[in-house]
Amino acid sequence: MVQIPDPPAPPSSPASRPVPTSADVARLAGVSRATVSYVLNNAGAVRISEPTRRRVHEAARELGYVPHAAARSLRAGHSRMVLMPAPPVPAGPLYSQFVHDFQQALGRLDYTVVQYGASGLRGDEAARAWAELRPVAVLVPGPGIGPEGVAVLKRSGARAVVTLGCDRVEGAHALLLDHETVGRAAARHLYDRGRRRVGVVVPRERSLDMFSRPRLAGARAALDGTDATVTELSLAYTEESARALAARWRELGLDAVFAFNDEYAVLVLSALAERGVRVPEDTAVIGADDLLLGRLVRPRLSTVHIRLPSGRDLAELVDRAVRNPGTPPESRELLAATVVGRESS
Amino acid sequence: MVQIPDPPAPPSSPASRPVPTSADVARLAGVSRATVSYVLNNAGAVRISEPTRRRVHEAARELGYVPHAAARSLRAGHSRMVLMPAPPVPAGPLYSQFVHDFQQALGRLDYTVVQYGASGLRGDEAARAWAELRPVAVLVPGPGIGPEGVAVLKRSGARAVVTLGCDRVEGAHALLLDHETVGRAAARHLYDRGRRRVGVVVPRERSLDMFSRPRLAGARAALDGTDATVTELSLAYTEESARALAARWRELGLDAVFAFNDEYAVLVLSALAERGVRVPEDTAVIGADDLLLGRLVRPRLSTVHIRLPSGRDLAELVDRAVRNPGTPPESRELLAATVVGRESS
DNA sequence: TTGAAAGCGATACCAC
DNA sequence: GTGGTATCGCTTTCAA
Repeated sequence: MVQIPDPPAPPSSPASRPVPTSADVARLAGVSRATVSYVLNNAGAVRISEPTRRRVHEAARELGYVPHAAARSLRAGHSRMVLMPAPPVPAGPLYSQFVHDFQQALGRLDYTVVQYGASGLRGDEAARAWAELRPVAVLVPGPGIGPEGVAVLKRSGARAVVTLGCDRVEGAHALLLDHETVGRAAARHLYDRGRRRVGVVVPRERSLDMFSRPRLAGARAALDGTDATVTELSLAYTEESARALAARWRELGLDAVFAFNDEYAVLVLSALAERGVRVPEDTAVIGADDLLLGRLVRPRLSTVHIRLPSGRDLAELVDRAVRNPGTPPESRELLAATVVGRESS
Repeated sequence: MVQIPDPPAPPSSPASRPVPTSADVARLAGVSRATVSYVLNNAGAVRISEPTRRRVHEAARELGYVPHAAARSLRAGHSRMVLMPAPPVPAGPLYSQFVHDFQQALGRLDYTVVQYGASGLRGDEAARAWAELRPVAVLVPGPGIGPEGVAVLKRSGARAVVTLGCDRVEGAHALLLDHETVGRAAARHLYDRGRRRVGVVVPRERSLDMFSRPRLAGARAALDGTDATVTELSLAYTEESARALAARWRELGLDAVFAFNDEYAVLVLSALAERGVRVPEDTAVIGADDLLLGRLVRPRLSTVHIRLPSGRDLAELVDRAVRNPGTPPESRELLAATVVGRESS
């Protein structure tokens, strides 16, 4: 091997040695790159003598060699990466828990879950950005993708695309979170308890629209054609906003409120209590998501319980789809939305 | 276009065409791969005739061509990926918000944040797994890495390693979350209000030990050498567990409790109220993290406010470190822990 | 048991 | 303007 004088080093990297490659390991161990690969990957098909193995391992350790995942999967032609685009809004407790479970479960199946924070792009642009990573499967939260996006992903090798949102997308497996059902269940519950002037809290945070709009629509739908009215109430997740809302409570003349979720509901509850509005006597309150929080406040909060998929179930669905890419996409209804009536309604 | 009879398809991929590459685009457009690359990357140095450009773009669109990120960064020798190993525990509200901000901010600086769910590995194994991805920077939450891990990452090209946790790690930038300070602040506050028999709630969830232990230790340290006592109270995040704790409250004989964080504090508050223990008269309660939640319950919850780094600040730190890898690691104290006294203490 | 070499996909230098 | 082609790091077939 001839020593070629280095070109004048670029000033950007002052003294940093280049990252060691398998060739470096081979050189140091006095073997070929092929042997290095065999040893480090415990290739069963090939027998390598014990002394050689040791020399290779030692050389690798000494250089701090770490294989290059991109090169590896480029050569292999596939990876076991499951991509999850990060949602455009900070994760809530339900979602955090779900992602965590999902990661654990897929990890046990030997996949690697990657949450990819490529915000700023949207629609097909985003799908292309995800496809560049050549994931074996993609789990898309919310309405972040359309049929063309799914097609792009599949054409670039994704063996399963799963959407976790309100509506079915052509070509993708769907976990349907039917938020309208949540709104409908809440509204019907309030109606059954004799309430007729129902407020629906809609978060001012626009990033929650994808959840809040369907919930509002569901409530509207449930009460349409009855003698009850629905009033949309815009609310930011701050005490000031809640106080402002409570201040005009009497003039609103509502006898019930469905508050998007338990966190907003507790916020409302607190502001109403401050103004002396009695719950549930003057106004019934119901939230959604059945967070522990709702059981801790007084009066205990009525809520709509949502049964999310267990991370394990979903991991198995993904695994099945990956092993068997021919099968037509499944759709699963995931919102068995059931009302949990407690003290506040 | 000639129809070539497929070779006996491997049963794994029934009808799926291979993923299109730039070579396919070149073939279809009747140009070379080099030209394709120039056109699609808008290479400024080279002029390509307008008709050629169009042909290339059209071919790419028709094939649904998406460049292969791994191949690209293999060739380029670097990427702009910032790796964040996912924490071993479902993210709390504070952390979710922080990650979200951090992602947005780094996105604006043209980095890509990737949360990597490689649970199961630990210590140097984990560091090696991260290094395989050749990230340009790594942000490690918690005590997930040691000095050797940092060295491994740097040797494989990471230009910045930042730890977000309790203690400084050799070679890495550190954002120090000194949880002992939180415990100390809480305990001192209770002491100043005349409390002498202090309980400290420690979550039974072992994955929170990395936060809860230092908080407990801080409380112990603050009251050490005074006439006050500290009692460790194990508590799971469930109503039953809280009720069980409340049931033996009298016999515990405590006059104050520091409850790890606001969520646990509210849980305790609720259970105590149920047993008729008056707060703050019989027992003072203080939480931590200053979640909105604490302002919504009655009595309003005293808490320890923690000032986390803004995502933007941290993004800038990372960017600076990446552009200028020579500079010695900075350490920043991030816990300006200040007590917010409200009604519960 | 080990080595030489082909190639995975994209890019950039150097000719034409 | 455009086309060859070497190269990034790794795996794997084939030959020795």
